[in-house]
Parts: sequence; C-alpha cells; structure tokens
Amino acid sequence: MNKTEGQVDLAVSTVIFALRPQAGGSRQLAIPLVRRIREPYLDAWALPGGPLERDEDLSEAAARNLQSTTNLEPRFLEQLYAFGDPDRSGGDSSAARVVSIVYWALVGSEEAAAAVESENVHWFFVDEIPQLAFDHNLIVEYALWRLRNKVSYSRVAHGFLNEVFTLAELRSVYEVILGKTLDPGNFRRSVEASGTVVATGERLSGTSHRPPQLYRYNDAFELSENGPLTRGEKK
Amino acid sequence: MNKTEGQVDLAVSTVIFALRPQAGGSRQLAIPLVRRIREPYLDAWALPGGPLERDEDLSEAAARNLQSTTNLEPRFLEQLYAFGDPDRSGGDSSAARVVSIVYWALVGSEEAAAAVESENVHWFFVDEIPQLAFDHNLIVEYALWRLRNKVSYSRVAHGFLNEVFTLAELRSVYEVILGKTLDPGNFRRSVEASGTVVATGERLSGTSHRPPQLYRYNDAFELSENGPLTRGEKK
DNA sequence: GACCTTATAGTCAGCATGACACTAAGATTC
DNA sequence: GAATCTTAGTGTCATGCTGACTATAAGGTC
Repeated sequence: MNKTEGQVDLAVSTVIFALRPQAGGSRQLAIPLVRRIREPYLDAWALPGGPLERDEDLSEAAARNLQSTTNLEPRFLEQLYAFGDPDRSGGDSSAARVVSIVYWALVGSEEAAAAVESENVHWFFVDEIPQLAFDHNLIVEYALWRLRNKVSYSRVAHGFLNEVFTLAELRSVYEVILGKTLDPGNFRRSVEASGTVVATGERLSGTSHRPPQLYRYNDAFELSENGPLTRGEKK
Repeated sequence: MNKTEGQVDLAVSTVIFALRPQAGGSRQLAIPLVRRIREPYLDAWALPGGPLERDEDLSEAAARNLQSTTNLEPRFLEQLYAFGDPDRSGGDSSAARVVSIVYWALVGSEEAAAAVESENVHWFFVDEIPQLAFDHNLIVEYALWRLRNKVSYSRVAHGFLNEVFTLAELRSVYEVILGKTLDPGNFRRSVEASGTVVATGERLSGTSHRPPQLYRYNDAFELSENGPLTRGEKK
C-alpha cells in the first residue's frame, strides 16, 4: 500500500455485465458493484478490483475480481482502458496515486440471476447506477459504450446466452443492449447471412406458438476478432 | 527502479507513426525506435518509453516520450493497450516486472521527414522492423492493426496531412496505410459524402495537370469519435 | 497544337438494409 | 373441433452504399 515517491499503485478493476430480470419481467443490463470499506470514498459503491498479484497476468487479475465478486466465470473478458489521471484517486493529494487497468466482462444470464448479493455486493441496472467512487461512473459509461458498439460488429452478444438458443433470444439480447426493438425478419436475415450461427435441427416446444428452431454458435468464427491480440483473452 | 515484492513497475511507451519517403520516392509508414542502453536487451531496438512521472497523466507521459524521441508534437495520440504479461520483461524472473501502458501517435509527414536520427534513435519502415526488445514486435503489430482499422472508420488519416490538402494527397495516405490503391473517383465520392472535409475554393497550381481543389478539415467533426472518453486525448 | 497526366463527373450492377406484408404452426379458448 | 392468438419464418420492394468503369476537364510539357 505504501509507495515511494514517483511511484504509483497499479490496480485492476472489472466492469461485469449480465442481463438480469427487472420488475416488469423484462431483462436489463446490470453490473455488480462493491461497497468500499475504507477511505477514500468509504461506503461508496465502486467497481470490483484490487491490486495485481505477483506473477498474475492482467486478465487473470480481472477474472479473479470477477470470481471473488460474483462467483462466476466470464463468458467474455477484454481489456477496456487504463485510467491514470493523476487526481482520479480523490481530491487528497497525499493519497496514493492509482493507475487502474480496467477490464470488461460478460457473464451468462442464468448464472447471474442466481448470483450472490450481500451487504457489500449489489447488482445495479445500468440505468440506475448511483454516484460511484473515484471516476468509476465514467468508466462504466465507457464500458457501456464499448459494449453497445461491439455488439454491432462482433459476436459478444453470445456471452449472455446458453449453448443453444433461439433467434428470438439472441435478438432479445441485442434489443436490450441497444435499447431498441429490431425487426425479427431482418434480424434473422442478417444473422443467418453472417454465418456466426448454425441451426441444430432441434426445436423448442411448449411455447404457445410455432416452435422455433434452436441454434448454436459456429465455432469456426473464433478467429481474429481482436486482431493480433488473442493471448490473455478469454474466448 | 527498485520494487518491493508484489509490486510492479509501470511504464508508458509510444508507437509513433509517420509517413517517410522511401528509396523509390514513394512514402511508407515508419516508426522511430530507440536503442537500449542497459540490460535486459542491451543494444536491441525498442519503443520509446519510460516511467510515469509524478503528477503526469498517462497521455502526457506518452507525449513526452514522443517529444524527447522525435522532437515533434503529435497530431493524434490515443491509448493503445496495457501490456502486463508477467514474463514479458525477459526470461530472467529476478528482473523487475513491468506493466506498459502503450499509446500510439501520428506525427505530420513534413515534420517527420526532417526528424532527428542519431546513433540511438532510428526510423524504421514498418515492413523492415527488426527483432525488438521485450514484446515490442507484438505491440507494433497491434498498433499497425489499429491504425489500419481505424483509418477506415475515422479521420485519423488527417494526422499525416497539412492544414490544407488535395484529395489525391488524402487518398495517398489511405493507400499507404491500407497498402492498396483506391479508385480516385470512388474515393472522392465517399469522402465528400462523409462531410469530414470542406473545399477551400483554392486550387493547387503548377502540377503539370489539371489543378486540384484544396480542402481542409471540417472542424464540426471533432465530436464523439472515442465515445465518452475525450479527456486526456489530443484531438 | 498535340499530347500527357491527373481532376472530376457520371453510369451501372451488386449487395446490404429497413419497412412491411404474408404464410406456418403451435397453444389456447370456446 | 373450429376460431383465434402469438410468434416463427419467408418474401418483396425501395433505398443507399460500393466497386468497376467510362468520359470529360484543364492544366503542363514538348
């Protein structure tokens, strides 16, 4: 915790997204936050995070945050940004300066619905985020922007789904993330054309309407979504 | 330089791109590298960088690298990625562990053509990068990927140009970055449609062919290219 | 003045997208 | 068991963007 002059502390934090059921029954993007138990920002909500362990990769530290906060495995984990503004640690200039390397992650909806909550860990819907410690509101905002951006050109949405899923479920994920409804026919057309998904041949029954086809991911699509960096990232 | 157990050193490095004239007269992407003057990787070429100064923002440190290496001001400066693999500092496990926050920058071609070179600072064309220290080859590769990617959906190319420029000059920048020729007519059509550029009304004369119109940037386009993060970034 | 070179305009076909209509197939209701 | 409700899935059409390509404009060079 101490630091010598000119040194900075390095921390890793994680913005963890899941879809969680809302009051109306619909699902909404939510993130888990932890309550701070020390100054500065005592009692304020903050992103889960902590120092980097010796011999631990940055992404491992992020996965460890995620594990200890939510007890879940990430379906998707990617570096977001490094925040290092000299006065982001609070007004107090005597306080340790902290550079945070922030990751963002997706966890499956099923698992997340049953995730632990406690006095000091609470899930917040993204449209109900309170005032957070440090610059964490900005970080969350940026993570949301990245998620919304990335959903439109990559397959991240699948991080919220099960092994097999209907196109309506997939569409619903897009709709929640993007905050708008999508035309079912057009959505089907573009997803099928993308080749990211393959029909299983099975159908989902018991739905009070025509039984939809079940799909799964096309694993041949893992490749080159992040360019040359496919090392520390969870797929 | 020393560190206590579990601590890591934090460094900021910068991949600096410029267009520089090649043997054949054409221009090519090039980056300046510095020769290491200590172990590990003594005498190897490496990205310019160094520790973060107290009270200095990350982007300021990157700009400082750039300044001290090339004596130039960046036209564009953006965070690239934070590299923190535990054994990226060389095989020696007793060596200090270093997490590098890497920025990438563009500098103007005119200035860069006259930039200093010395025994320990040398510009390399991107297709002639030697074996570098640490994981710097990977970093350069990723920076190139980002540049090529970003050129197609943002206005970064302008970082290489003067205040006013012809569409042929702009197209040439795209061609060098993307490594392929572009149809002049189609290029003009799409650039004009994008609205990122405005005709000055002036023309460039003395060209041994029909005098081309001069353009400049449309400053109304600064906005929201990076989403919510428009703080430490140079425009 | 003929000719060379690039600037700039225009045309056309292919492809992706948004809006929207229509049929299919199950469960539910009466 | 027929009518009805709901979503699944197909098809159509207009629009806009893109690549390929043609043609004309307007300077300089010889």
